[in-house]
Amino acid sequence: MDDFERGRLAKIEALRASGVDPYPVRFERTHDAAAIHAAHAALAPGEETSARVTVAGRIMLHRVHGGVSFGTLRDSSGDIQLFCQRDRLGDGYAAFGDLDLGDWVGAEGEVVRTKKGELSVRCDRVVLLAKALRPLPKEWFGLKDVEQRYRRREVDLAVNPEARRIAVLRSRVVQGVRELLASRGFLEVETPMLQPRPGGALARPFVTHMNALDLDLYLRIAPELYLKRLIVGGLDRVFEINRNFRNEGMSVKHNPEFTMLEAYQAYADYHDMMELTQAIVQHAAPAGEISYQGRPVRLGGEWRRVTMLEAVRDAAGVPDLDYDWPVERMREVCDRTAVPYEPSFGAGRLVTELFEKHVEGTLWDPTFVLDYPKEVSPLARAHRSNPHVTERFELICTGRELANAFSELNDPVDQRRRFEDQARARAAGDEEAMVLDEDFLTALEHGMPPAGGLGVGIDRLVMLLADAASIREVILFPLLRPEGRPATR
RNA sequence: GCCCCCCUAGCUCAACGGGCAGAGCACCGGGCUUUUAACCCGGCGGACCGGGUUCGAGACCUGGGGGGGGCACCA
Repeated sequence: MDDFERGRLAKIEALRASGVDPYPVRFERTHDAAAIHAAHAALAPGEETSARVTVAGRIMLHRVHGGVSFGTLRDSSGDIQLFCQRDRLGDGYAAFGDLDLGDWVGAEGEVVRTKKGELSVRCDRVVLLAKALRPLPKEWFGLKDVEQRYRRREVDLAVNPEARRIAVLRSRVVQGVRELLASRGFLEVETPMLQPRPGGALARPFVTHMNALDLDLYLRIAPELYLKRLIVGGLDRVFEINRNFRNEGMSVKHNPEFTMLEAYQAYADYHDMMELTQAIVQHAAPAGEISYQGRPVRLGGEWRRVTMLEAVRDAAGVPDLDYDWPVERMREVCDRTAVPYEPSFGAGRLVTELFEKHVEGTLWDPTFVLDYPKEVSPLARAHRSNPHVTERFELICTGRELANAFSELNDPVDQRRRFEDQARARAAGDEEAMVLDEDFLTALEHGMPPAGGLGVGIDRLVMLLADAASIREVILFPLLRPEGRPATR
């Protein structure tokens, strides 16, 4: 404990000695700051009212003079000034002067506008609601240290308007997504986070252990397989917005736990999913044209559609490139354009690599990239007219994947074959290859109606809409290494 | 996992080619009856942690910790 906290603790003892509870149990308030501003916007400087209000919030600024003092009180709706006079407050006046930045207080009085034009509550009662033991950075300077902003998000939220803006925006975006899906008859469901087999995506899982069953479990990498079992069960429009966990690298666009929307619609295909994706994003977005990192992004209207093959042909300058090319020829294109690959990659995987290296980062306005190769899409239905690819698209925007969707594979025999291909890849050393899920196959064997499925990275969607450069800005508590770990590992 | 960069007071920032580490705000004491980052006077308070080089290290070397960015992997 430092001198600062010792001083605050002494203050608290003094308060208690004088009969003041520094942490009282409840407080009744009648107005928030925004309501007072809305009701008295027209009040002229120097004008008083008889409107009595009770407000509560945190002291953000404190201006203590000899016989009259001011405080800026903040609640979740905004700021309102407290105006205190010695004559009016009596003993309470000294107590007001003794408040510190960060203290929570309640205040009662009449609404007035001061001579200098600030709408205020002229207090005849000020109650300490919770005493702060640590100093709050003065908002003028803010909290800029990025590490502290993430570790101490409560302080970031208290003093940085931008942190509050993003937190509020995120909530509204998620709410918008829910609204759109609910309006179309989708049922929100929850499926297991602890899974005996990690499925539904190509990724490394976190492993944990359950003592009671002496069982290794995996934190889910995707809810996909469970959601499709609900489609099998006849819940024909379902969605889940929840956390996925992937034991992989962190970056400006990757956090080990992240929030995903997955939605499944019976009788639909990936064209329907494109329409749904566009509707969701356009409904959640605050405007048709937004700015991301200084560049405009056109979110309104119909989004561009291009097949992966076309995109790669253009970017690599190989107009006749096709999936039936011999692998050797495909590798030459990779070599020539400096795209690395593994010997195990087939033509489909090589085209995907070319796409990711040459095209993905260049797509700024939202673009649907269609028809992903079978080799990289083990859960997607084969294309109705092209045997090399699946009916799958990704939505790319600002050079990043925002969504991934397909006409779902509902043929249990084909699905089993795809899992077996994955098993071979895993045996060959691909740790991210999918594990065969017998429960899922059994479900498909009961019959799954044709369906479209969609996944949207909610964090990335919020990044885009909030103009945030890093995923950590849109996750309230992003993963950080713990501080002060011992030197031994 | 690899590469580059960063870490000075509670917060925001200085200074110095190695020579007693500064400011504003916060906090404490005093003054002030309409302030807006209130102001005035006085005070308290610090080099991420460890080792080395040096007469002397916050600065140079080295090990560790944490963070940022990039690459790899992925969404």
